Formats: sequence, structure tokens, C-alpha cells
Amino acid sequence: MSKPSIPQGTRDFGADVVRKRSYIINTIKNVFELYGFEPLETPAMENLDTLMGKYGEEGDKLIFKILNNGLSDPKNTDKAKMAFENVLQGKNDKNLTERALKYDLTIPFARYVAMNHGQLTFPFKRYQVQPVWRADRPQKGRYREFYQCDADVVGSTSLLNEVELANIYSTVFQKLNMDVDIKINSRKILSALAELCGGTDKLTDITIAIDKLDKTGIEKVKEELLQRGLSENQVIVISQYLAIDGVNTEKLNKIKALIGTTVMGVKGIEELEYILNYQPPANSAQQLSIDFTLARGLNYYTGIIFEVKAKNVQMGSIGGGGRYDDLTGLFGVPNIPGVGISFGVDRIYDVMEELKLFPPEVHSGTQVLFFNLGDAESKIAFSLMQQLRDKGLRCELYHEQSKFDKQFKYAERKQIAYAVMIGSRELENNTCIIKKLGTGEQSAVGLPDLIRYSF
RNA sequence: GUGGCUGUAGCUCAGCUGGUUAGAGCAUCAGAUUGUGGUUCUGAGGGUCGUGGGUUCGAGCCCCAUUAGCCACCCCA
Repeated sequence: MSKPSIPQGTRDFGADVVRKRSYIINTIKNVFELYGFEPLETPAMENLDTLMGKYGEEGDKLIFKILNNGLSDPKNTDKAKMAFENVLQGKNDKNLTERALKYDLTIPFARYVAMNHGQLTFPFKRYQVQPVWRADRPQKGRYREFYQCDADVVGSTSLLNEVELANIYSTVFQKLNMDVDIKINSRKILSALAELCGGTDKLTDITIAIDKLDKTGIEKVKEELLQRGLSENQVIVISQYLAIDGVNTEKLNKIKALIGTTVMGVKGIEELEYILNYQPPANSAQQLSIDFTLARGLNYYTGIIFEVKAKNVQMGSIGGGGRYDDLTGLFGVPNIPGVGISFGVDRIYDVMEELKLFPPEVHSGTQVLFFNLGDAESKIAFSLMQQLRDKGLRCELYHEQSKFDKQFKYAERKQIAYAVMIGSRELENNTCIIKKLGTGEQSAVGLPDLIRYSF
């Protein structure tokens, strides 16, 4: 028997971690509900068809596939062997695998909408908090099993949705006391840029290259663009684009000068202006900031895109999203536009832990420990404890009679705030001793009064 | 998928240019202490040094392979 272990990139969560994670998740859920979103859950696994081809070539490689059952049955042997040959050539084969763990929440949601569009009330606003799985190599802030919190609106093209989602971002991070940079851009602006530089078929090449600007610097980006087949002149236009800086209004003026001649560019700029007009000007800390280098990898985005990064800490993006015009079209139901955002719970947790942002109230374990000082004593203690439990206090009676030492240590390790001691002496005069473990102060209280004691 | 670093007690680690029986702190258990903890003291248990092979009179230390974890790239939350 080898040492017990868990798969790479997965984690067990102890009490303390679960409480902190719940704190994050509940904060996000509450804000989603405030904005009228309703919960949805979908299965851990989807049919492989549902997921394949939706995340680009790289994404497809990272989908966890589930091996079919029954392959060892002799009557399946030939099929399985042929299927395996296909898999070795990088193809998928239903005879070997037809299911996969979900890779994100958006595509399963689109599948759900496509399946149920007849019954849903549009615009349909749903939120979803569930784990997803990616066969990435784990590293800092990257896990193979992690949670996403998504909110999407489908069936509406109104930019008011983008405004609301942007507000959800700022509200949530404000509640979590996190300092973040909420970046916004429009795919339409990127398309306009591509139109000016070698055609729309170059859009992906351009976005991949400029996305690396803050990591590798402008020279490397130019190199990569040339390698990807753009001309010198086109690269010059892109460097002008990337050189745009200043506050949002300055950026908007500069982008107008550059791509204001294209239909697509004008549209993109209008969208950004619309959303920024709804921003409270005073609230500069949580203000959206335009970032024209923001591209986002997922290729189904068509309009406004968002990305959130934590300040003061080295961590990949902790949230992202955007508008997709025809997501359900992939599943045969066209003309349902949508827009959505996602929070990365695990990265938010890591950032908050690193910056020590969790409030102490997050700990919510046992509040009162009743000492066990004998059979008769603990019987009284038990009935009193039940009364306090009825009142909603979290209580425990130490599981066996033992030395004070042990019972104190138990309370200390579980961070229990109060100890209630009923020994033979207290039993005689019908009292108990309440001790506040933090300070060590203690007082005697009559047994009938314990129920009214304010812990 | 590509590259770098690390694996010694439950945890954090030390272990010199290879040399007797592999150590420390914390944690655990027992005792000093028969009703007041987090202090102190004493003692105890706990290791096939990640795994397999090689070099050597001799390997925790050197070499090779393998495995697991961490980090970076790629990509992303």
C-alpha cells in the first residue's frame, strides 16, 4: 500500500479554509442575487462534443476526458483498439471517451440555454458557482480543480447589462476589501485595428501578440507581429495603438484619431463611452480603466471584454468576462446574445490570504465548551448545553472526564471563546463558572441564569 | 507541451570535502501537578533519508533512471 495522496493540482480544504472560501463565495452570491440573478447548477461532466472546439486549440488539449466503461468487455476489444489508434493521432473517438469534466461554466450554460430556451424567461439572468477542471500544469494561482463564479445575462443586447456586470465587479471587490484594477476593452476595437492592419483574419494573431505587452515589452511584441506575417507599416499602426495612454477620456480621444474611420471602431468606442458614462466619477478607486491591450483568449467574445487583476500582489487575472453575440448558435439555437463575468474564487482566496484581508469574524466554530468533570456534573452540563443550543449558540461538552489541562488545550486549539465549568463544588451551590478563555477572567453564575448570559 | 529547483521524524528544517549507532525545534504521549490551560522541568515513542539501480572498503551526501511537489514559459481563473 503506497502513501495516500491526491491528484496533482487538487487540494483538500480544512475547516478554516472552507470558512474563508465560503465567505468569498457568499459575498459574491449575495451581490449576484441583489442584481436579480438566479442560481443554476450543471453536471460535473458534459458530453465531449459539447466542450470540444469551444476553447481553441490550446483549450481543447486541457479538457479532462473520461474513459468509457466496459472497454475490457471482449466484444468491445476491436473497437477499443481502433479507437485508441485514433487517440494516438490526436483525434477523439467516442468508442474510447465520450464524456469530459467541464472546463468552464459558460459553455455548459450555453448548452443549458439551448436545451431549455422554450421554457426560459428572457432576458435570462443566471449565476453559477461550481468547480471546473483543467489539465494544466499546476503552479502559483493555477490548479487543476478550481471554482468559478459566473453571472451571465442572455437574450438581451442592451449595454445596460455590461454596466450592471461592471458594477457587480466593483461591489464585490469593495465588500471583500480588495484593491483591484478592473480593465475594460472592446473586441470591436481590436477588430477595427485588425481591419486597418492586414484584414480580419489577422485578428487572432494580433491579439495574441499584443496581449503579451506588459510581460515582454513593445520590442518583443513587434518582433512577434512581424513573424506572424504583418508588414512594417502595419506594425507601426499597432505600436501607435499600443502607445495610447492617459486617463480614460484621453485614451478615448486618441483611439478615435486612430481607428475612428472604421465602422467597427466607431461602434466599439461608443460602447466604451456608454458604459463609462454610468460610472460614478467620484469613486476613482473602483473605476473601470480602459486597457486597449486587453484581448482575452476565449474566442467567442465579440463585444465588451473585462478583466480584473489584484493590485499589490503577483497573480494572474482573478476575473474576466465579456459579450458573446451568438454562443448558443454553437448548439443550434441562433440569435441569443449574451454577456457574462466570472470570478476566480481560488485566486481571490490566495490574494486575500497573502494580503491578510480576511476579517476575524470568518472563524465561526464552537463558542462555548462545557467541561466534563464527572458523571453527575456532565449530566447537568448536558441539559444546560442543549438549552443554549436551542438559543442558537454553538456548544460542545468535552467528550470524557479528564484533566483540566486537556480540556483547556482542546478549547484553545479550537479557538473556543468560553468555557463553562460545573464541578462538584458548583453542583452543591447550584452555580457554574464561566471563563473567558481569551482574557482568563471568570465569574460564577447561577445555573438558572446561564441561559440568559450574554456570551 | 518546454525548462529550472526541491524530496531527511506528523510539521519546519540541520546534517561539513562520502567515514561509527542520522540530529534539532515544534507537535504527540506519559510524569512532576487529586479543581484552573497556553510557563517550566523530566522522560518516551516516532525515520527502509521519495523509489530503483550504480560507483565505493564504506552513500543521506557522488552518478544514472524514475516518481512526486513547487516555480517559470505557454495558456489561463
